[in-house]
Amino acid sequence: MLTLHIFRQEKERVLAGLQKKNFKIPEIVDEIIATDERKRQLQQQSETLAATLNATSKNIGQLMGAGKTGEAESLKKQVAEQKEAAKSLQQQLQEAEAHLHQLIVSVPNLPHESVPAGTSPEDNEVVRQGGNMPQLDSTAAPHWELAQQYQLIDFELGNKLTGSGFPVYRNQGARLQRALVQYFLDYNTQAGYTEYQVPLMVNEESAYGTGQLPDKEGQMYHATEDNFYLIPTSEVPLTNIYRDTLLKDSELPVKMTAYTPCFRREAGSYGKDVRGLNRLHQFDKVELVQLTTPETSYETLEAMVKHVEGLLQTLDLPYRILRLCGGDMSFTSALTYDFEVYSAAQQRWLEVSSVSNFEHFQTNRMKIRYKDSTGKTQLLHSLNGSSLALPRIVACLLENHQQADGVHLPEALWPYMGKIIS
RNA sequence: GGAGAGCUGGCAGAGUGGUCGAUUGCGACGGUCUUGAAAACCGUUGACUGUAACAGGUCCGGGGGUUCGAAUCCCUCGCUCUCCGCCA
Repeated sequence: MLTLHIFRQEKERVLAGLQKKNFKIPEIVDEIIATDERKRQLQQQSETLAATLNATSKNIGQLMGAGKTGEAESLKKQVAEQKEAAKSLQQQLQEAEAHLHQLIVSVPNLPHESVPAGTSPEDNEVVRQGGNMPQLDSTAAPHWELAQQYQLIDFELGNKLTGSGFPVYRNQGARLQRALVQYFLDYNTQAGYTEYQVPLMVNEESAYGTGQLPDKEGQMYHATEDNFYLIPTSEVPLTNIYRDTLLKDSELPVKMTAYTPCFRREAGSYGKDVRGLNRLHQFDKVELVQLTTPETSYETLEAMVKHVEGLLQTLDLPYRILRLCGGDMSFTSALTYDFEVYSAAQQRWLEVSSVSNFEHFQTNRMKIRYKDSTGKTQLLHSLNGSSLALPRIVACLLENHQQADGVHLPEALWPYMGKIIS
């Protein structure tokens, strides 16, 4: 959620940004400014009246204390009339506030100046490419066949236990999951991230804080009895750790990492997108979250990109980094880099990480603030990124590193897993 | 799941209808004293909103109610603690 300040002070920038993001209803900006104007007027009237009432009530108290009951009684009658007006004003004010809030949460974040214009994934900008493309012969198998051949993953069994998109990993398959999680967490904590274990269900307030509610309600599993949501990413609990907190300069930057399963309903997906490990309802992910000062957030974003890139390099996978165009970016992001790895056997790029700067879009809603060196309270910037989502990494490891005698794992995984799956 | 007790400023802890946004202690910050430190003494010390700056408004777990007036009374939800039950 953007700050009102921006609408009032930088209307032109807001309009330009919304256009780049292909936001359909720019009139909303004028409506926000007008509603805010009205809200302020009501607030002023309401508070002036409240001040009078407060003073009168205090007066009554004093008169009662002094034993002047008659005078107190006549004041009471006077106040009773004003109360009606106060109530009505307050109600109007509340309505205006609610309306304003509803308008403002429907406006997406503004894109950073470096975000390319565009409407679809084709308009994303390839920043750079790395790793070596594997030379596979025509008999190369997709990961779902390899998973069956080496008995790593049982999709059918998952269907029996739960439904599609909930695979069962076993033997070397289960071991590989554990190895990857451990390796990723070690890599992150060595870079100064603090490791967390967080709840896999969150309440409404947390889901709202990171922006899953109200927009993406249908994408989360909902435990209605207790009104909890299964997390679609550990970004939700991690970022909410600092909801409603005021940080000191010395506590910054906050760097957190966590492994959790992620749960997504993925309503509307079908076809080759959901084949094998490409898209699941439950999958494992190691996440990074940072909170920084506004001045350093873009440096931090670049550092996070380097960090994730380094991880991909140690896995010896061909990858590319994209800067998402305005139309392909998420509602909450100001600048997003997507990481894709190339699946040789499927001959397609698969997204394995998304690293974003949200600026103050999330922290404004969650009231995550700090005191700067001059003692002034300011909103922090929040950033996050995956490092990494497991299923597609597993898919690409299997496909790209397959050889006649088995799957040869990258050296980084040897301490956790051994050298070969056969 | 059942019964009871609680939730107040960074922390501890008073306050049970009216000059209470809140006594006091600790902590923190500044000062006096000291070569420096400690001790002692003096002072400062919540957030949000609003203003050019004052003023004003809101906040005593969340929400609602009673009242001219609520930290204080009532309802409701959440959380913590104690006991019972169940349990990895």
